[in-house]
Amino acid sequence: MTNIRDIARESGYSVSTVSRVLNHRKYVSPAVRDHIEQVMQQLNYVPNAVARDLSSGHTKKIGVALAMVAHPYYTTLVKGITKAAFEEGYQVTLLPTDYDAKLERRYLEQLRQHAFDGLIFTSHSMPISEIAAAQAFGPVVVCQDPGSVTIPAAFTDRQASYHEAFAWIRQAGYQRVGLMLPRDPNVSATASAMVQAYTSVIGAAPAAELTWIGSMAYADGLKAGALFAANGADFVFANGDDIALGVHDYYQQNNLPLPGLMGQENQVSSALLGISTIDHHFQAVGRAALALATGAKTGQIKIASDFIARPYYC
Amino acid sequence: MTNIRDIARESGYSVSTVSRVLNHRKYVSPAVRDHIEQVMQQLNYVPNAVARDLSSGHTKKIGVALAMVAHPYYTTLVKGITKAAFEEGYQVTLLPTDYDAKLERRYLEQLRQHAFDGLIFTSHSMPISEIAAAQAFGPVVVCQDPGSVTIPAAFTDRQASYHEAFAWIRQAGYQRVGLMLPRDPNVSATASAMVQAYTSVIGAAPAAELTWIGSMAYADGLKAGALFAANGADFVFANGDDIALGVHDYYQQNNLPLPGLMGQENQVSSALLGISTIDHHFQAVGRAALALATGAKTGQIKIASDFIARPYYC
DNA sequence: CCTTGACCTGAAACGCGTCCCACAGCTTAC
DNA sequence: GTAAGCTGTGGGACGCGTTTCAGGTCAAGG
Repeated sequence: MTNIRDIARESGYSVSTVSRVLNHRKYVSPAVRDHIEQVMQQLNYVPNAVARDLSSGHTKKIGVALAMVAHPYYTTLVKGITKAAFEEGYQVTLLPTDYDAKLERRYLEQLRQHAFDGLIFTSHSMPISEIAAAQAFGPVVVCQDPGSVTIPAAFTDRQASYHEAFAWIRQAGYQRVGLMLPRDPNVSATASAMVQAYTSVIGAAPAAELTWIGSMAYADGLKAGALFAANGADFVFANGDDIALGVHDYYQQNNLPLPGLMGQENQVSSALLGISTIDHHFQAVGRAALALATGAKTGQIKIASDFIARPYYC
Repeated sequence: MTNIRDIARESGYSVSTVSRVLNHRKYVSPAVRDHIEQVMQQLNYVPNAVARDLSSGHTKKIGVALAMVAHPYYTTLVKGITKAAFEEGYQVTLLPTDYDAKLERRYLEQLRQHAFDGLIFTSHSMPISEIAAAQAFGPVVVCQDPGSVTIPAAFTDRQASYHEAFAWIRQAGYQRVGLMLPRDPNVSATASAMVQAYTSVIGAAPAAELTWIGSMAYADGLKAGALFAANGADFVFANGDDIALGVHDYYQQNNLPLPGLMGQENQVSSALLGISTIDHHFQAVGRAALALATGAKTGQIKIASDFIARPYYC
């Protein structure tokens, strides 16, 4: 491998001058520049990226910790992060966690070792306080509401849109509203926001027999459909459009009269079913997270969700 | 930032000894090891990852060039790559290309600069010959059949399963078989493999009015449904389960008698519709691609697709 | 008693750019 | 005329580990 010193020696100029040519800086006479460039070409020289990183003190890489690599929620987030990163000259390194706190800590340690310029947790199993403490190692960003903990965060503000959604459901006259939650509301901020909005708008806590916990994908909707049908739900508010589609398909496959439906995430499926949904703008969350990770922005960035009302025809 | 020399000075030992402690190597007396470890703790020392990379000559990072970050095909591939990378101690850096050859070249250049230890093209817009030439810069892997070009490649061997699929269709007695192709068969290996198998098994080239080109997602199936319905298709073989679902939904939404259906990629949707599909094992392709990129394996790795026959009830 | 070799430790080169500082030559300004 | 300032170049320290090689100690084998 030929290096910058080889070029210096071969061209008869100093390393500093070669470096100036390399970085297109002033204070190099055109003749010298040409000559050095020629030598670089001849010797087939390319600067070493790692040496540059070491010398310049940054890697222009952002680590993104992901519980699941291929889940639509994460991929949308990653898409936003990656696009923004590209525009800012950063690259994204995928760090699979599989919800394992041990791995999360390992990545934090890597941040400390300057393997990345910043670290984004799209989800986290470690206590948030511990993550906050790790800010001493470098920029750490979470993608959930950190509550009172002081840490850069980018997340969706779901309150307003959930309220709108339930107000819509109420106004439409539905009486037995089924709820599909991703995880236990004691653990998941998303789930608890849904329950809160329900309680606040409907005026009572959701009934247990109309609440399904642990829905991630289409198949869960299909399973939950049985529960809702058995308990006489006249409406189902799912935590994802594809999940709502699953519910829809359960009723349809069993030739049951369809309940009202509402999804989330504004995917194709809701548009096609013609059901209302909520766009959480995950891509925008990703972009915001990146801006926080690079230090372009600071503090907490809330992205407002949008309730998208659609007439239900099916 | 405290570095290895600080530890050496502070502990009263040499840099070499500290390095030995750091890397858990032999030939350090327990007492010295303890002492140095204590000093490291006191000074809050962590080795610099970039310096290590520079010194050791590798980054343990594999670049993955992606045309689309959030598309199911790519995310499945990335999942396989990422899992395998994790097991081998490598990390994955996402490189968005958006089908832009200029960007692809830029990533190749970064490989040359030793920014990654290897580069995987999940798709490519550059001519394959040019990519093959770039092997001089380091391990480059493609995820498509490279034909006669000599380059490490991991891809699915679709021939056998496509033949099985068409044989199944034929045996079932379908007469007017619609075909949905991702891209023009003159450009896309996938599309041309489908057409070839069709022609070979059915005994004639697919009819133009029963061929849809350019299907990527559910919505395309929905659109294509109109074409097939208008032209009296009694079967549709789509290039994706979700796409097949789109076709299904078109017919259903228009209260038309459903045609036979077959998808690809073995997603939930085909299982739920109960239609046959083909599993291309993209995750396995990803794993294989990683093994090629790290140099653990060489040559070309074909992953056989599996035809999964299911009775069609709907 | 001498050789062999495992065990400890250190000096210094190496991987490779970047950047600050110094200095020479030349021009513009007062 | 001379101080001030810009241009063009070079020297060398710096960022930070890893690794080779040399040298010394000490115990086992012959």
